[in-house]
Amino acid sequence: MCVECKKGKYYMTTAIAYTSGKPHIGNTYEIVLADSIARFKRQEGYDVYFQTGTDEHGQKIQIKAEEAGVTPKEYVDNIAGKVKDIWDLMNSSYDSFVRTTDKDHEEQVAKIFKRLYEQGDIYKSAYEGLYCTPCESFWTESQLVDGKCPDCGREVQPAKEEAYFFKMSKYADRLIEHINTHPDFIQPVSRKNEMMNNFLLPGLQDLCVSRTSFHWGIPVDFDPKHVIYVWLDALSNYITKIGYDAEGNSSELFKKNWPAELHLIGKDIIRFHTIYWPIFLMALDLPLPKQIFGHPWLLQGDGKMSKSRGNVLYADELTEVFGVDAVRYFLLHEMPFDNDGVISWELVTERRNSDLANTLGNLVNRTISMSNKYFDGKVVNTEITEEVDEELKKVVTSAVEKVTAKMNELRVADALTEIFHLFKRCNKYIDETTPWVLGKEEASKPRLATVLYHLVESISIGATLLKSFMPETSEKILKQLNASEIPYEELRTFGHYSNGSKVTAQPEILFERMKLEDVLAKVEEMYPTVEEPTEVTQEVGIDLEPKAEITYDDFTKLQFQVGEIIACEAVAKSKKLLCSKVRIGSQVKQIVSGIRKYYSPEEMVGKKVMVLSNLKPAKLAGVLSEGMLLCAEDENGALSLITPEKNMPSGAEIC
RNA sequence: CGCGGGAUGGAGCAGUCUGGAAGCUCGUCGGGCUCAUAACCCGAAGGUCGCAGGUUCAAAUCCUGCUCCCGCAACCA
Repeated sequence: MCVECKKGKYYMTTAIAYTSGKPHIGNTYEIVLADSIARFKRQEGYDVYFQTGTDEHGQKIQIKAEEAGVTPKEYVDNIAGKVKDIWDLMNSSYDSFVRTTDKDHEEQVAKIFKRLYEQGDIYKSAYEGLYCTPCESFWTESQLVDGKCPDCGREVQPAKEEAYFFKMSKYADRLIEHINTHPDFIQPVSRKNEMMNNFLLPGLQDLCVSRTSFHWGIPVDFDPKHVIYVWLDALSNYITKIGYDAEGNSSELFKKNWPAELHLIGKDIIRFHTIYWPIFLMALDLPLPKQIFGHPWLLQGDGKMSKSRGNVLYADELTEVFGVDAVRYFLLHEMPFDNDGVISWELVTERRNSDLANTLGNLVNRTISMSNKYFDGKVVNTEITEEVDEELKKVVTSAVEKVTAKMNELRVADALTEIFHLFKRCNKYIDETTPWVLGKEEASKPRLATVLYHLVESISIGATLLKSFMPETSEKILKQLNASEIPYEELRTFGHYSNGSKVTAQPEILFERMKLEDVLAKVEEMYPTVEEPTEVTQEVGIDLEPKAEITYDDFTKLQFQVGEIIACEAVAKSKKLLCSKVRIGSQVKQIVSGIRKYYSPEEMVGKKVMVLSNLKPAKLAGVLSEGMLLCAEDENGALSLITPEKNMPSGAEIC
């Protein structure tokens, strides 16, 4: 690409993925979306710098690591590796992968914190609340239940915990002004009002930016019992990793790239990116990013077919079945602009067959086949044109404009649709010109040559446009046609294909048609969990991960009794909980259980059930629960209460 | 009254901000064609735009109320 037609720099980022678990297909969507934008901008001639990465601090990770019996660092190293593997698998062309445990990032965040503290934006105060000592938790007045700890029901005492706060309110007016004068700042626009009405206009609260209750984080260097709390740490990655220095020695990379042109994020974290992040930047006296785009979510299908196979789809499993570019295509095409999208094995199969195998793959295949059949692969423009050619050319040469317009609005799905409109037009052109008829007569062969030249040229332009979205496929098509990628600036003209070049003698099928049943069979293989028995065949049991052996003493610590449910009602604040009054001998206990999906309150009453009666009481959704109703759970999570097989008095011991 | 999103032909969606002849892709059915991956091209059927009110000459679109779904949060003792 020519150097002089560069259009300037383009710094874009994705949100950094939280390393609490392996990213599923919904998380993967963002990187693919970002990648297609980055690639397209590069193709247009922008000097793109594309950063992604992982967010690796916080209490949740500390806990997960403890559960897994590893250090937090070991835990995040593992997950960050998986994130990177999937990003690479999806062919993401990021320039930089930041981890918030990177040393340079950690050092800068500590410096930023210190600077903001020294200039008075961060102040030490106390988190005031009501403290429950056994639970080690703070509660607000409104969270209390009957004036007691909502977790354990015990007394709470007023207490303070030291914490650092950021003075959000100081910058709020400036931010409101900025948002109002920069209509593109928050995209899609519908989110703007949400932010304004819910947070900015009612008045911003100061943000707590440190914690002392856990330690897996960046310590505050002048007060090391505090760690810097999530957002100041995570958001800063956008500047730290490109070389920002809070003491004024920022790198050339930073000076060149900041402010970012685009932060691409999920719609759930818009608030942090459009309010806290800009305010942090104002405090650091840095310019604000040009645009923050909150994309919608990709949701699983209704689970009709995959309930028993686990509900979560992962990129590596999808690509194994469909191939990387087909998955990229689906994600990019199916995801609407400001609504959530749906993914399922059926939908991907359908899309892949109709668009990739039929429209695109078949087009390439039939074009190459005809070139071989009639001209031994040689593609020559004899310039014998007809009226019909004009419309084809018009569609093909105007495509780049349309695609670019859509991409400028970040309407990636629509951009792809434009490209496929081009391919569909080619298929139609074949029907209009009927090459197989032209091929019968020697006299019409020259015309046929031009028809095929037009097709090869059109497909080359289409394939070049496809490059950002399906890089491998684009390359394969061009290679089979023996065409070279056309520079972006020349995509609006026709006739780049080198006259007399030969297409490949043996076209490779780009996308084999797939039968849904074959796909589902593969899925079945991948998820060895057995389907629910289709008929009354022999029942297939469930194998559990064995737990550690316990002693008889351990067992006797558990007090199991028969309880009779004498009353039951739904817990108002919850969708899953039922609250039952259970008579156990002479006493009545209140027990909350997450079984509302499987039992109605009415049918509960009168049942004799198995109760773990010496469990420490706890609050669920604000309701006290003094024990546990025991259930069997199948592989779908369906529950069945355990009841005595013969009638037994309530309170009877189960031993 | 936790936060937010959705309801448009069989499926997935656009259109809703800025009212003015209901659109796209897939599927189905009929036809055409045979270069090609049972593909491609043409045509057709199929929707009271969740329900009920209201505003308007005109409502999928604006207003009010309701129902049902979904995600997040909380929690599934």
